[in-house]
Formats: sequence, C-alpha cells, structure tokens
Amino acid sequence: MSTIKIIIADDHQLFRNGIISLLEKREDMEVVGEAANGDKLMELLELHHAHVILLDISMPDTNGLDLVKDIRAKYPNSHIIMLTMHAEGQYVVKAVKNGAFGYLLKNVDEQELITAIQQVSLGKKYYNAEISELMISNMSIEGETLKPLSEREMEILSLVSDGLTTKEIADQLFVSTRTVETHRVNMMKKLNVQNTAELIKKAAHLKLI
Amino acid sequence: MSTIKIIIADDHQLFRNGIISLLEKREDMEVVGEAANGDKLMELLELHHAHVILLDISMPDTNGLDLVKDIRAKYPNSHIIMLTMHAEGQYVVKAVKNGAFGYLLKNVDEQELITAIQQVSLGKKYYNAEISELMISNMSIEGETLKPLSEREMEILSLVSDGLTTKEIADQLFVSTRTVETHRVNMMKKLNVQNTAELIKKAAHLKLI
DNA sequence: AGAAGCCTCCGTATTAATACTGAGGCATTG
DNA sequence: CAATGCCTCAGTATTAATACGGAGGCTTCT
Repeated sequence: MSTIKIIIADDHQLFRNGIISLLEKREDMEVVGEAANGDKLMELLELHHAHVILLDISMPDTNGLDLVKDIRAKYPNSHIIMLTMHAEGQYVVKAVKNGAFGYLLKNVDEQELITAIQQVSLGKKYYNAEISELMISNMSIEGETLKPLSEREMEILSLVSDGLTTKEIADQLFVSTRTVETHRVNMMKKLNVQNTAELIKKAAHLKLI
Repeated sequence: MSTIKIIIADDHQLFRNGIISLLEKREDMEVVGEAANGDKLMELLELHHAHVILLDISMPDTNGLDLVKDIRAKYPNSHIIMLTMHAEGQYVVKAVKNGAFGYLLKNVDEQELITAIQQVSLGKKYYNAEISELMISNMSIEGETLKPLSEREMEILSLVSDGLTTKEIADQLFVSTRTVETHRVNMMKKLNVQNTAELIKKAAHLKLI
C-alpha cells in the first residue's frame, strides 16, 4: 500500500505540530500540507491530492462544518475527519450530514488517531464510542432540527440578551411591544425552548450571541 | 545556563505532543513531565522540580485557574504560563491575580512560545499584545470585579437556564419561591446585570452554564 | 399564481418577574 | 467576639412576560 497523504487544517500551530510529530514517525502516512484557515486549505487542495483531511471546526473566518460540503463536492476522493474540542451533538450531526467520514475529539490518543486515519482512507467511516452516543442521542431523542433565526430576530435577541425589556426594545426599534413579543415567541418556538431564560442559554450555546 | 525544566499540563495528548516536539529540538529546554489533569500535575510536582509549568485552563475535573494559587503557594520557584484556547478577559485577569507569570493562546507560534518560556523562567512576566489589550480593557474600562457565585446560586442558575420558572425551582429544591427569587436577585447583583435574560447571557459567556 | 417566510400589529387574561425593604440562623474566619 | 457570607423567608406593589388566537402587507421563490 502506498502512503496515506494527509492535510491538516487547524489554526493552532502547536496542535498541527503535535499531529505531524506523531505521523512523521510512521512510514505509511505522510503529511503533505497544513493550513491555518479555510482559504489556505482550499489553496492546498488545489496543489496536493490528499487521501485524508484532518479538519478543525473553529478556525478564524472559517466554519469547518461548512467547508466539509465544499470539499466533498470538489474533491470526492478526499475523505474528511473532523477534529475538534467540541463534543457537542449539534456539531457532530451536522458534520455527518455534510459528509464527514470521521469525527474525533482533540483528546484522542495516538492509537485512535492512527486507526481513524487508516479506516477513513479506505473509505470507511470512523466515530469513536463517545461520538456515536452523541449522534444517537441528538438525532433520535431530541431530533432537533433548529430553524434559523431571521435578521430581525437576531437583532431583537441581541437586545434581549443585553438586558433590555420588551418596551425598551420596542422604543428603540420604533415598533410596538407586540411586535417585539411576537419575535421573542417565534424565536422560542424555533429554538424549541420554554421561556426567555432558556432561549438566551440556547442562543449562547449556539454562539448566536 | 542550565536547561529550563518544563512540565506540561493539558488534557489533549496531541497538544502536549506538539509542545514536546517543539521543545525537544532545543538544548536549553527539557520537558520533565506531562499531565492530563490537575491531580496528575500535583503528583508530578512532588517528584520533579520545574522551572516553568505550562498549564491549560480547562481540564477534566480541574480548573487550571484555581490550581495556579495552590501551585504558587507550594512551589514558589516554579513559574506558570497559562496556555489556553480562551482569549477571554475574565480568565486573563483571574490568571494574573492568582499569580500566573504568563498567558498565551494556543494559536501562539513557535518563536513566541520559546520567548515566553525563557522570560518566565527568569522570573519575568510575559503577555503578548493581544492578551495585554484584554487585560486593560477588562480591568480599566469595565472595571468589573465579578463576585463568584455560591454553590446554591450555581444550582439555581442552572435550573433557571433550563427554562424552569421560579415556582418550579422552588418545588424542586423544597424552598420557598422567595428564596429562589432572592438567589436570582443576588446573582444579578453579583454579575452586575439588570434582569434574568442578561444574567443568563453573562453566565453563559463566563462558562458558568 | 400560489406558497412560504418575514415583519408588523391587536385583545384579553393569567402568571411571573422585579423593586423596595427587612431579617433570623448558621458557619467560617480574623 | 465581631464581621462576613450564605441560605432562608416575608409583604406589598408595580411591571413584564406568557398563553391564547388571529391577521394583513410584503418580498422571494417556484
């Protein structure tokens, strides 16, 4: 078998180094490029073919999850492993839907990383136990398909989270308090929560505010 | 000058490897131990003297910021560099107050890491430009010295953020609604916010929930 | 043309949150 | 012992939020 060619996309240099130092000890794997952001990654992919792409979710000016789709479309032979700090169901589900072949947490140990790369390079999927559980609980139990908030809703959400009352927001936006309330209620429905406190928590966790 | 002895505490193996691979190329530095959590770190410190400790903030069952104080008290000759993902003012300020000598983000480049270790090993402080700015904006502009929440308050905060009403929380905790309200009000005062929505946002940003 | 989503607005009723002030029991700590 | 912080509880009044159930005008996309 020829070597597995790997590209790493992560904005943390130390982390990239960690992976490289692990992989360069192996003769069956070769890191052919590293990128600190999404644009750099797309440039790299033009130049080098990669069997496996290790892709971080959070990079500057880049959402790794959105990148997955683009990469899958342009380079169907390159398989992606998400590699991230976040053990959050939302992320995992979205990564899988978008076509990632693997999902690993950054506290993965050496052996598991190697195994994942090998499996994925063969076109197989690889998720560890913890991730699999998250997928199941998020897709079946909650089954949450959260609807996106509109611009206006985001605007009001931001004001609500700043501690303004409905009346203050209404005055500021030159609309009636009814309108503001309706927006808040609609947001609660969209995010599937019971009241404002929960709305703010969920919005914060979704990085909406 | 003899070698600088270094201990790394971070729950991500790949990250530890990244640092080690960097540092082992240098003759003036030596990694004498690595730990994946706070307890392991304290054990290591019993065995090895370290000039510099690279300490992550978020580790399982451990808050790196609290560790700083303990380490400073027991090993005043070991100087600590916080090394973390979080460019958040609260963290930086607390780290400095607790006695950390340096604070670096994990997207630091190799040269800066080396420089920081060298400076801190000499007893000097090292914060990069980004961190310094955060300190200033957090200490002078906002001037927020947020008081910590008590256990009970955290418990109630969690329930509030889950969307429970005051009455539901009171029933669940077998106390009066007054008590729950008082706790909520006290939290709002402590975090310097106007109402529950803002409380939840701030708590989320402080990673309290 | 029709569907869909967005933004706007309304009435009524009930429930919850906030403002204000105050206080006793308890443990910890200087 | 005094001070502090925490947890608990209270009365009264006002304001805000939530639960119902619509609805019209607008753009966008199919």
